[in-house]
Amino acid sequence: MQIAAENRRKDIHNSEIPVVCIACEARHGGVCGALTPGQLTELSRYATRRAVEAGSEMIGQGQATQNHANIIRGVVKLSKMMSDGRQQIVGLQFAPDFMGRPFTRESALSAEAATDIDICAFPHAIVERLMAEAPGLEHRLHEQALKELDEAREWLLTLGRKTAQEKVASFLYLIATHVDPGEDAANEFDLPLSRADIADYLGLTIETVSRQITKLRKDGVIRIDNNRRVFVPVMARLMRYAGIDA
Amino acid sequence: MQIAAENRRKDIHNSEIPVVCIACEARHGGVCGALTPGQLTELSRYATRRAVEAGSEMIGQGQATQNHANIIRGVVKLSKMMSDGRQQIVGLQFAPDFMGRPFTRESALSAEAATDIDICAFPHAIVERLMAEAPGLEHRLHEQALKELDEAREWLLTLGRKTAQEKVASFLYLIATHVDPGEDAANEFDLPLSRADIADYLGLTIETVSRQITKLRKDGVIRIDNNRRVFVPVMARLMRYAGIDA
DNA sequence: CGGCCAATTGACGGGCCTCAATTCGGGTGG
DNA sequence: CCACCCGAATTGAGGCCCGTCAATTGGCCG
Repeated sequence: MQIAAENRRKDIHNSEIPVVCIACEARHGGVCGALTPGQLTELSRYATRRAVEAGSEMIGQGQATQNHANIIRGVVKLSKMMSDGRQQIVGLQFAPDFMGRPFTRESALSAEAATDIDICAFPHAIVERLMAEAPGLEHRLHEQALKELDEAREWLLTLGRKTAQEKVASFLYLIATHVDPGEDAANEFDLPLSRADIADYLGLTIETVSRQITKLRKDGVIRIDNNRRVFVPVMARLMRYAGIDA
Repeated sequence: MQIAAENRRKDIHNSEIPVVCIACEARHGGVCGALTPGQLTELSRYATRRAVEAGSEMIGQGQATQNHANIIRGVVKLSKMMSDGRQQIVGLQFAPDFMGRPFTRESALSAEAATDIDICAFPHAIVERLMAEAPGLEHRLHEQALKELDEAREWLLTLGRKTAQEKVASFLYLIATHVDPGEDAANEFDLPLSRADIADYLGLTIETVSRQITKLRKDGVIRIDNNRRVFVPVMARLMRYAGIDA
């Protein structure tokens, strides 16, 4: 809190802040907000911006990770696969989330760009060094881990106990609340995932997802343009379909 | 790592370590291992040991938490409930796990003793103060959060993509690997959960759980005495039934 | 031995999966 | 500008796994 305020002050005469970081949202909601201008400069020296196009795998399951990264734009899906090919998406990450597991160099998950994305990547070593220097950085990462844990547990309830209809409505509600980091829940948004991805996230098949979306349309809960753009006239109604109480 | 080694040395002439803590396992695998003898003394001043019997609710969903606690003995189940009564267990905690969410005073979960348990409870304030003093403490909590996140994600795969048979086998394997903190996977153990709890953990009904257990028995994968004690002749076979590769 | 709750077993129905055909949408080349 | 193509999405028919409801068995304690 105090650190954020300090950064805001510095913005007024921000000659100290690295150029690439000035307009970066990761400095506010993201982990970089825990760093002093000096540390930010140090980090930016080793950081590389990169664009990744939708569908390309960034890290494979069981593969050694090269670096950590901040998501600047877009959505990343984290998934696990069984040896026979069955797949489950176990997490979605939105800007400005931090990607990559602290203290571990091997990923138990695969990470794939769900949409076109921009990331800001940096080597493990620098992150770990900064973590030792700035306790606020570990705190920030700790908080993100707790947030992801909450989301994972919420999703356990969805996968374990909800019907297909409720699952799909829950998914739409989740996207509505996450696409725009500022707002509560957007009434209009683009789906960042294909039907196949949605199915993998919900533990359903493509066909079931499609049928339930059709039903939501026919019930007037949502409207859809071009298979991607979704309108939600009354958010409370979607929530009721999702099994979420007011 | 170094801290653990330091504590081990101190054990040789451990007059500084609080009496209640000397035999406590939380000092090794648990969070107390991150504290110096002095900090441990400080913590123990406010800590209270308590026994809780199986089935009693410790914290309700949406309720304000009074304190944090270490689990000394037994198993605690964390669950979420929907307004219509559907329930899902979203996590199990074994000794010497830390219970209670850092930085938040309100619980989004309910915690219930699955077995008779012993806990060592301490008020929020003291934990937060020690966290500010000892960065190692937050690091320890961070690591536990990451461990729980891994487990939650593993379980998402189980709930989303596995069959009832695989789910039950996965549950038995999970228990086998967690009851005894030291070993890899115990070949013989008591189930800490009732069939109803197992069903709530797996997103199934009691009847389906029962049928699948029966099938595992008939297939010779497990043997059961008194509905609670489980024997696993060949662990690899259980794993195969669980959809886990070698 | 008898009562009580937990667990098992059985019969049946429904929700979601499987397999297959059709439609839609977006991009390309004529 | 339209015809064509190809993958994505939708729609349909049928079957199976697991949920539901009900009856029975088993274990534990008085």
